[in-house]
Amino acid sequence: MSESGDAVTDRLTEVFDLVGPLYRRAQRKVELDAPIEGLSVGVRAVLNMLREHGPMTVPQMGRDQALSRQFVQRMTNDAAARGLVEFVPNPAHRRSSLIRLTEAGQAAITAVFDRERAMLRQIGGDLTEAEIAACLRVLSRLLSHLDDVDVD
Amino acid sequence: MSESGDAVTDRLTEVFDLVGPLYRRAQRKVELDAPIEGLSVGVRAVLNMLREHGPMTVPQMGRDQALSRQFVQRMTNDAAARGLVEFVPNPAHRRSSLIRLTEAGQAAITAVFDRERAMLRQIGGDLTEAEIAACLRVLSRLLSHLDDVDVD
DNA sequence: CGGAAGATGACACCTTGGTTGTCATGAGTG
DNA sequence: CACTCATGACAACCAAGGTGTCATCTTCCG
Repeated sequence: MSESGDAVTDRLTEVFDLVGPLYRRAQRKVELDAPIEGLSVGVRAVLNMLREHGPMTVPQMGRDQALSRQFVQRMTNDAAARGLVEFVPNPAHRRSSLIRLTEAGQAAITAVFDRERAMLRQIGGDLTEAEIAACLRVLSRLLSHLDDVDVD
Repeated sequence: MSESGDAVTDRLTEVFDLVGPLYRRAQRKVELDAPIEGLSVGVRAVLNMLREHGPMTVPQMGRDQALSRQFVQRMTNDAAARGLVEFVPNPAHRRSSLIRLTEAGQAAITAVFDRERAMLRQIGGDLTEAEIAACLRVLSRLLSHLDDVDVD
């Protein structure tokens, strides 16, 4: 499979090169819409993690998103200061409390999420589920193999 | 296709959410290796564009990578100061010269590229060309639909 | 041909995503 | 009990990337 391996490698570099522009444009899009709720990109990321995983601790979130613990901490504190999340006692660790969405936080992230979802629905158009599944598989693979580069 | 449309949308948000971590980890990886050649992420991006598209102008590169003209300009000047690129007269615009890789620039970006390629080859493993093609299609689609958010 | 509108480059400033380092405290463990 | 490790707070720092302004050069249209 050395030839097909090379072809695959070539295509993979293309994928790689698409991620940068995509990330920047997406971020710009997010922060273009976000002012409505007043969420920074970082806060949005925290709220979104809590939305899908339920309450979790700061270090957990950092690992999950490949972000430094300290950065997540700041964003979390920021979100807490705005009343979007609250600290609830963690049965497993007294010191490290669980972070949970408040009503306001839930509302804010839901609004953002729905807006983004509407946009994606338009884009989705003629893409098939199979294609997207393949895409997910490829990206996950890339991600997991870059994991060894860890932070904090 | 309203149900499948929704499912597609759901999966698309997953794709969306993978891009962030991927970008960060990739960037960390790049700047972990880059010191060898002394390239910043921005300079690397410029050299890479020149490597695949051949000589081009600064504004062209900015549009291509969804980066502001000014940022690309700075990176280009930086690269020129290090002797990695040179300005050649542009037949089409007297003022806006074409940027071209020098020998040194060619060597540097090739070294980086080969190193990254070797890494991707390992990762590629059991991914099929079809999967990667699908992935490319999905990402391109996302990218092109975010294009309306322009900069500068 | 002439002048207005647009594209390019230079320069300076700024925002902010994200990391690193240090320290104190609390938690798990031999 | 002592030791190590994880967490949180605080501060400093870095770099990616954008914005704003101005002068010069193109282009295009009357």
